[in-house]
Amino acid sequence: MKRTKDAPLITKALSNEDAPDLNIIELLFFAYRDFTADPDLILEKIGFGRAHHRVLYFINRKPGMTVAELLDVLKITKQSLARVLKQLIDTEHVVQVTGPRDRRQRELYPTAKGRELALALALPQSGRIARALEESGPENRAAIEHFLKAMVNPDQRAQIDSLPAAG
Amino acid sequence: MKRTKDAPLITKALSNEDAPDLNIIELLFFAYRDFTADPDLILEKIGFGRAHHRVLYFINRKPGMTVAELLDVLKITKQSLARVLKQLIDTEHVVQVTGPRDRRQRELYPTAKGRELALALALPQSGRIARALEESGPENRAAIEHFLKAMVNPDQRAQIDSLPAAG
DNA sequence: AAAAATATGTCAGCCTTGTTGACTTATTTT
DNA sequence: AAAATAAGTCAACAAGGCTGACATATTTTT
Repeated sequence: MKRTKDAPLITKALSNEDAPDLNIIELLFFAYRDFTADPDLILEKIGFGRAHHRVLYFINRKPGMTVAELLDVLKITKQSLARVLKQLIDTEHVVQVTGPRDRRQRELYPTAKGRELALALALPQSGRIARALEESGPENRAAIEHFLKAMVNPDQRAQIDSLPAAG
Repeated sequence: MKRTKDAPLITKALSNEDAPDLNIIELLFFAYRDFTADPDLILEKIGFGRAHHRVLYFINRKPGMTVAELLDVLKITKQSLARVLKQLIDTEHVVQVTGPRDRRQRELYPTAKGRELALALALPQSGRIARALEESGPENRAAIEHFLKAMVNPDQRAQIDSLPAAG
């Protein structure tokens, strides 16, 4: 079988129509990997992990959230949440308040200490986003937000809208 | 201290200049959560996890990658990789070839079976991306790719460029 | 008023996937 | 010949998911 010397034996692995969008797939992987690496450095120093970050983030984002609401946002089990939530309460980053209407519920609030930590964790991420927007053209912010939101399951976009001051 | 009746006691939690970009922070969280949920369903059926997915993804993306290169992309330890790579080799999704120039190296290649699985895992993610691009305006693709790439640590963007047929 | 449903908490144990540290083997470089 | 490098392996540990079972307080339904 005759082949030109430079023709590769195996073709360039899916470069046409039915090929998956590998470009954005891997960009999401790399972007998310580095995006989470910043706060991880801070968390490590105080013996917390990513799970603590997510819990604190949303309690800070929507103070007064109940346990059930938080579980719904995070999509983890009650037992998984309990482990990290207990630590956040013990370290006084978060407090619980018995629900005013339904006394079975526990409303979750960040303390001043909790808000400070949430801010410290958000800052490097926010800085990375700001630099990336700068590089890619700030006029594209709306399109980027729109794209990211469209990546979320339709039935869960309401969750995003329910957060205060969010688009 | 005099306050207008309607002014909230606690302000709308950082809505000005020095406030972190909570909008995009949480959009990334939700988008990535749902983006990874699709392949997880497929992986579960065959007893694989996300770690297998990532390894197979990159071996398929750049056939002939050495173990060291893969470790560098994934940013995990040799021991973590070994566990899942061994399974991928045992199940004949991946084969190893002794490096032609340096016989200490092991080049990694997907088998037909491996390529099929990689494709099956990429399709739902690709479909989600296509729908999201459609919704947010396909003309914004370049800007979105640019943004995501700008979110990656500068010293690691070369890694992305080294993948075949990628921007 | 009693029964059922709901919100939360907790105990126990399992799995995946990351980690460190120590050490081996084959091969290449010095 | 010695040192460095690429890869593999054993052992132990930790974080953070999971399931199942069950307890308690409170609210809703009957």
